Amino acid sequence: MTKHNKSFCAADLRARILSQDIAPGSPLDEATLTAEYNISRTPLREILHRLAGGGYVRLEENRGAKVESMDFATMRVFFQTAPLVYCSIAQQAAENRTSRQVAQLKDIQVAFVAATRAQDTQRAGLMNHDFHELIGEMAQNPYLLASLKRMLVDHTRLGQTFFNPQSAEDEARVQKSSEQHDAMISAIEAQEPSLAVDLTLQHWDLSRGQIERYVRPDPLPLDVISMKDRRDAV
Amino acid sequence: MTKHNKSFCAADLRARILSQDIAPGSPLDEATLTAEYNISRTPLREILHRLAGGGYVRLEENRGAKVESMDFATMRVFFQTAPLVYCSIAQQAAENRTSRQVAQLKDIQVAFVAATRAQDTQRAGLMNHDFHELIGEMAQNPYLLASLKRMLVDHTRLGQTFFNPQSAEDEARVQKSSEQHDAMISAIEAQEPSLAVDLTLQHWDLSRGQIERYVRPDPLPLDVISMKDRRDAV
DNA sequence: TGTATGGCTTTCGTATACAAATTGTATAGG
DNA sequence: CCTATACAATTTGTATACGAAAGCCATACA
Repeated sequence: MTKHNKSFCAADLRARILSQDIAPGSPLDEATLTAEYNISRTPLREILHRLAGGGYVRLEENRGAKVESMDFATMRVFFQTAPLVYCSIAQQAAENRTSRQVAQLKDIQVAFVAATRAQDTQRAGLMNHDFHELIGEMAQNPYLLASLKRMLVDHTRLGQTFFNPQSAEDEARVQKSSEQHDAMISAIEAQEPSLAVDLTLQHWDLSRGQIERYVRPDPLPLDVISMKDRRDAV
Repeated sequence: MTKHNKSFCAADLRARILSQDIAPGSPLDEATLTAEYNISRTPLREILHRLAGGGYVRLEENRGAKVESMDFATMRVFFQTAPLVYCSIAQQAAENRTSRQVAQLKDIQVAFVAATRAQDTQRAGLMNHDFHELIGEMAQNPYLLASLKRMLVDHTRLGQTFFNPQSAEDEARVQKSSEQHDAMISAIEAQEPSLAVDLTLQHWDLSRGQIERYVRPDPLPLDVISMKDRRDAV
C-alpha cells in the first residue's frame, strides 16, 4: 500500500458506509483514518468533502465528519419518492443506454450473482448498488441521476439485510431479485421503456417488502416475558 | 479582507458561475484564484470540491477545475426533466413548508423585486435562484432537492438574459414572472399543493419561452449580407 | 449541591514546502 | 519538412507544521 492509497481509501470508506460497517451517525475522526489508510490529512479531507457531496457524510464546521444518518421523516420521504425516481430513470435508461453500458451491466450482474452464491452479503449489497447506479448513468440524465444516487445511498444501507437470507423465503426473494435484474437487463437492451418501468416497479415492491420486514420485524414471543407476569412483578 | 475570505470566495465563485461572469468551460486556475481572493490553496481546493459536488464545476485528475459546460444533449434533457422535478418539489413544498421558510421566501422575493427595479441583472438572477432553491428546501425531500439544485445551476445560467429586458415585452415578462412568484408564495403559505403545481407550470412555461428565444434568436437581417451577393462573391 | 468560569486537551482549519504529473517546446533524426 | 523524443516549465497532489476553535474537566463560589 504505497500509491493508490487515496482512491482505495475513498472506495473503502464508501463501501463501509454503504454496508453499515460504519454505522449511520458515527463520527469519522481524521487522525484515526489517516493512520488507518496511511494518507495525510489533506487528501483525506478531500475524500470526506466528496463523500459529503454524495450524501454519504455530513460535515459540520469545526466539528468533523459524521456518517449521514436517517431519521423517520427521511424514511417516509424515501418511500414516497423512490417509485418516481426509479421509474423515470428506468424509462430513460431503456431509451438512451449505450451497448457498452449494457455490457458493463451484465458484468456487474455476474459479480452480483457470484456474491449472493458465495453468501458475501456486503459485496452483494455493493454490486446491487452499482447495478442500479449504472442504470442511472444509462439514463443520460445528470439531474435525475443526482436524486437516484442519493436514494441509493439510503436504499443500500436500509436493504443491507436483504442479501443475508435467514430463511427459505428470504433465499427465494434474493433469487427473485436476481431474476428481476436479468429481466431488466433484457428490457433495457431491447430498448423497451414501458417494460423496463414495469419491471422496476416489481423490483421496488420486492425490495420495499424486505425493508418493511426489517424495520418492523416479528415481535418477541410473548410467552418468554408475558405481559401479565411483568404487571405482577411491579 | 482578513478572515471570512473563504466563505466570500465560495459565494463569489458560485455567483460568478451562475451569472456566467465565468463562462461555462472556463478553466479555474488555482494560482490565479488564490491570488485573487487571498486565501491559500488548501481551502480553495475544498471550495472547488464543494462546487464540483453541486454541479457547478468539473474536476479532472491532474488537470484542474473547469466550470461545468452545457452541451445540446444536456439541454434537451433539461427541458424534458424540469416540469417533473419542479412540480414535484412545488407540491411537497406546499405540503411541508414551515412558516419560518415562508417568511424567508418573502424576504427573498422583496430582494428579487428590488434587483429587477434597479436593473441589477446579475443580482436578480441570483435572487431568483435562491427563491427556487428555498422552495426546494421547503419540500423537505433531500432526494429531489439534489435534482432541483442541479437543474437550477443550469437554469440560472441559461436564463441569465431574462432579467436584462431589451424591449417592452421583455419587461412585461419580468413583471409577470414576479407576479407569479407572489402567487406561488400565497399558494405555498396556504398549503394548496395543486394550485402550487399549476402556478409552477405557468412559471416554467414563461421561463422556457424566454430560454427558447435566447437559444434561437431572430436571424440577422438578410439585406445586410444578402445570400445572393455572397454566392456571387465566391 | 448546583452552577459558572477558568485553563487544558483534543480536534479542526490554514499555510507553506516539497513531490509528482502533465504540457509545451526545442532539437535531432528520418 | 514532418515527426518523435527528451527536457524544461507550469500546474496539480501530498505531507507536515502551526494556529484557532470547540469540548472537557476541575475548581471555586453561590
